Amino acid sequence: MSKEGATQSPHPADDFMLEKFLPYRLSLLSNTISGGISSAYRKLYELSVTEWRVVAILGRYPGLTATEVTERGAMDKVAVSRAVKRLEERGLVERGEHDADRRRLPLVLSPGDGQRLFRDVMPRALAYERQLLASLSAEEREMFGRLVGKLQSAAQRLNEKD
Amino acid sequence: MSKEGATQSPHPADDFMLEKFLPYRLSLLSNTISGGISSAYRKLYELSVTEWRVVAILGRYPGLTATEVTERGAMDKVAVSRAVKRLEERGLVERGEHDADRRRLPLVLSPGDGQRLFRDVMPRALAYERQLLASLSAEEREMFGRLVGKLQSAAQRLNEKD
DNA sequence: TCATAATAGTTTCACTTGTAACTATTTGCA
DNA sequence: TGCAAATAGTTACAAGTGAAACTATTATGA
Repeated sequence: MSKEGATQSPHPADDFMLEKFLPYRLSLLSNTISGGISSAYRKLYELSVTEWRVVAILGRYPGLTATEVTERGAMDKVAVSRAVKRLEERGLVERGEHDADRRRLPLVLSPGDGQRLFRDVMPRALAYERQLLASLSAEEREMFGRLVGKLQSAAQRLNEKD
Repeated sequence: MSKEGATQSPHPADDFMLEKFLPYRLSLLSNTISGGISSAYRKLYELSVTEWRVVAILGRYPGLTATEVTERGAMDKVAVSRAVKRLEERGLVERGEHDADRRRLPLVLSPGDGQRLFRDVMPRALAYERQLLASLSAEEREMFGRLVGKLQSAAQRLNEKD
């Protein structure tokens, strides 16, 4: 593992170490977690991550249009459109009609399968989150949530002026 | 934005809110950050995320084989293979020969363009990270890194026994 | 020593994804 | 009113991705 000795300095080429690079670590963490959760509902229901998110959002906010789902989930417009299409084909989501604007299609989970799916999968996801957070103390959890929020704002600010 | 009033309870249907769901928040944060960084090097060098990671790893650990790069970056074997191929075609990475095992191809950044790319892009990525972390205090930074580590271990443990 | 298993890396194929272009409808304003 | 611009959502195309099959090479052990 130590191919070159301490050729240069006490902390060898320490200016960049991928393992300590925060963006990399966050990506790794996020992928690990998403993988863990999706393996649960993917096996059971054959849902993609986007589909699952749409279900989660519609379960919480019935009647949103596709665009509103997009906004709420910070997802891609096309991705949502496709997810909704597949969910509708499988009878999990239904499209209604908007009174004033015929372009907008309010979406709801279907009373039968859609809502059942929501009520079944959601607890699993929450259980995973709970188990995950069990590795932290209450103060750590609180702190972590706060810091994630701070970083999210900071990242958005950084990306804007670019 | 407030479509339905407080129809149900003081904390309306509070059992699941995507906005507070940690896996979702982390995914959002990671995507925002990755997007910010990649927009920097993508414009300049036309590098994909995987290619950039390979460059970062090889810059830090010259002479790794593709498999070792895969392990170090928690990346897909195929993705690395393709990234290396494109990087080699563009003269950014070179493949050497392994003394004992002709299956293994040690990889290095090319002395000219490859290392120049590394020296040019890396500071930008680090600068982004620095700006991002500037939104936290020193203690918060330390704490955040620690918590990310804890969660990463916890998530791996959770995913294993499954 | 020879056959089988294991490993490094590549290629193929089917599927997913994002960008851009498109249709349908509504809004803004001259 | 009526026409250009904006918006909701879909479609098309190109590029990216992973799983599995494949080649080449090395390790194992009867």
